[in-house]
Amino acid sequence: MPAITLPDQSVRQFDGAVTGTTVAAAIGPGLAKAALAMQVDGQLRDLSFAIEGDAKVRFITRKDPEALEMIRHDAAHVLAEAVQELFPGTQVTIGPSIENGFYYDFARNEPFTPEDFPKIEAKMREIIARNAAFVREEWPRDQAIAFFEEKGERYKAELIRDLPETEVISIYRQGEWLDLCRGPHMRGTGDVGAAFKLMKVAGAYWRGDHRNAMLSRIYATAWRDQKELDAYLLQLEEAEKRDHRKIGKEMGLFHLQEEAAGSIFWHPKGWRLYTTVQDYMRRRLDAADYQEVKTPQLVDRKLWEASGHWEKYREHMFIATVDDESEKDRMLALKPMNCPCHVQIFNHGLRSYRELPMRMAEFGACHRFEPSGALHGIMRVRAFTQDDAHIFCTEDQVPAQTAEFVALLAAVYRDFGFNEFRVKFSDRPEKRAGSEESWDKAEAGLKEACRLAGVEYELNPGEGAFYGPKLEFVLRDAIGRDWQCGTLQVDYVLPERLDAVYVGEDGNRHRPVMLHRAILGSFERFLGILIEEHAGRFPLWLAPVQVAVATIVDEAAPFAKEVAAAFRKAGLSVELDLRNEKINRKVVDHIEQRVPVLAVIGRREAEEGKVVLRRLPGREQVTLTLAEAVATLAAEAAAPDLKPVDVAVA
RNA sequence: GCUGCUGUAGCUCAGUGGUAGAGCACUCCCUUGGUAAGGGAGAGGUCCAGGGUUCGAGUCCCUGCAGCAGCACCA
Repeated sequence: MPAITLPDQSVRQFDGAVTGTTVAAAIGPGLAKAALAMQVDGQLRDLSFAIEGDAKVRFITRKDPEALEMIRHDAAHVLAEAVQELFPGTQVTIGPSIENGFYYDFARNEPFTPEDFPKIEAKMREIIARNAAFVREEWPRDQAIAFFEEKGERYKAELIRDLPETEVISIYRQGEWLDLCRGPHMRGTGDVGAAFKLMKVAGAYWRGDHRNAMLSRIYATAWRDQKELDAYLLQLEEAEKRDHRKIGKEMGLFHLQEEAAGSIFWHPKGWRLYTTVQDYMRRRLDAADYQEVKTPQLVDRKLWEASGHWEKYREHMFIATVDDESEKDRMLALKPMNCPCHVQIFNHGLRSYRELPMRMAEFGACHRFEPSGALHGIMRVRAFTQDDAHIFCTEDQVPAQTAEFVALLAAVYRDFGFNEFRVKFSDRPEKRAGSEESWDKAEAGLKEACRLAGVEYELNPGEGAFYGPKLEFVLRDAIGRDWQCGTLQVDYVLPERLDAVYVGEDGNRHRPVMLHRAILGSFERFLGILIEEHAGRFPLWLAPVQVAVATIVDEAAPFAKEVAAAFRKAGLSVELDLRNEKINRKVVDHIEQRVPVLAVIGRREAEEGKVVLRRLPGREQVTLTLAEAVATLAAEAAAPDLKPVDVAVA
């Protein structure tokens, strides 16, 4: 006699076991029609699931968040059926729903191409129109394995074999077709609807392991209705316009070319942006009691052997030799990290506990040989500069130093317009240096530090640095990709390997702990994200060209030059536009170039010594004297850390 | 690195095995104008590189390099 409690706390009694379909029908015809699935005591179930005893039941309709995931999962099954119908001999593997859609990995000798999409989509619509019911069956394990093997579905058989013995093997049928699946599913293929679209093909390793075969993956998106789909596609288009590679080209910020794959040619405007950010960071670090240093680019192999990089990291290092007989045995490496060099400075002379925590900062240019497929614009490159620093401190100082660092990072991110970021906690990786005890200590210390700093993080198991666990501060780009920017790593290993010591209060020698930390991560990556975040329309203090001074007539040129010079003297970045073009044209061009302020000088302004300021891409304008214009813009262009603090006026 | 796609003027891109194209940008000329593209002329090419097929290759084939998407990698 199950008593079913509904979300509104009403209770319904039934005789014997009932399915969701029955319960929904008992509640009303509207719900019977709308219900796609249900949640029984918090577990998502098919409507056909038999409820044996008392339970809390909530029905899932198309409006519920769970529905979107089910639409996508069901669409994946439909895709798989369509592909197997069209391309016999293709093996199915897995097809989960993901953010914004789903994918399905197929094993097929010939990979799919986008030209196959219309055909596959048409077949999918056919299957959806058939509206075959999803029917769940439970099979004995051996029978399931034998069935799929007999069908030549090696991958499915392998999946079942690897399921734990206790796991129920469930099969979902949709008409003639069936698939191994945990479920649950909606009522039938018709519930998928029409708002889906195949997006791209890609290779993907079986089980995500590069030693395995490469499968052919089809990515697709699916939504509740056409309106949602259209909105998503529009959003993708908009995101593409923010791509830093595109904007970098349009604004003339930088370029890349194959003779220096993975290294950036910064053009004047891009470099202006870079140095603005660097100057800001330098002031921030100075204020936070860091000391800036500069260490060598090329360092002898001996140091990398001592630090452990030669053993753990060599494949990613650029090695340099000299074509000279007397130097033939010398092997140098371009530094992939700054830490060993910073320890050399720490070790130069005997340190006292009084000097700790010592914060050693460097805008360190590093080179890493990244796999060719990993390179991405300026976000993943082979030559980059970190806003790196190492905090040498005692074990006791770790929590406070961590808290201080997180506060500094958050303040910096805020100044750049990032109010939200994610934090990941990465613990010991397989390939690591140092004892288990030191890892235990480092991980516990970092967790404690997070608790103290009030940092909420997600666990990221096995992804730590080889010398210590790390916090990763993650920002998202325009296309929705996540990038690690800031980081904080606790390291007991390197001080040990490179024999860093300080003299403690007790007069004995002690081992310092090193905190590796970066706020931006690399300038290159951070600038890429910054470009995408602002779509190239930077706040005034960051804009590479802050003001364009444009003339209406040639006669205005002498005064326009004066105006430009006055702006420049006030520290603004100015472009003087004296071209033989109409003002209309100049307005358009500077909007395209994403210049934030246009100063227009016509005959009238030249005579009166005034300036018309227009905020691009807006249309409003104000007329100011030159002195007012300079004062206004100079104040507004001050970096956030240099702006006078607002004082409440009585 | 792996799978697939792409590589033509500074940029965005057409181009059917038979004389290398357009728009924008650039240079010059006309025009001196009042806030979202004024008009005309000109110049500009290692069709990514190397090999092959062919009477003939930007076009077809192979190899390499680079870029793009995804996967793997990411101290």
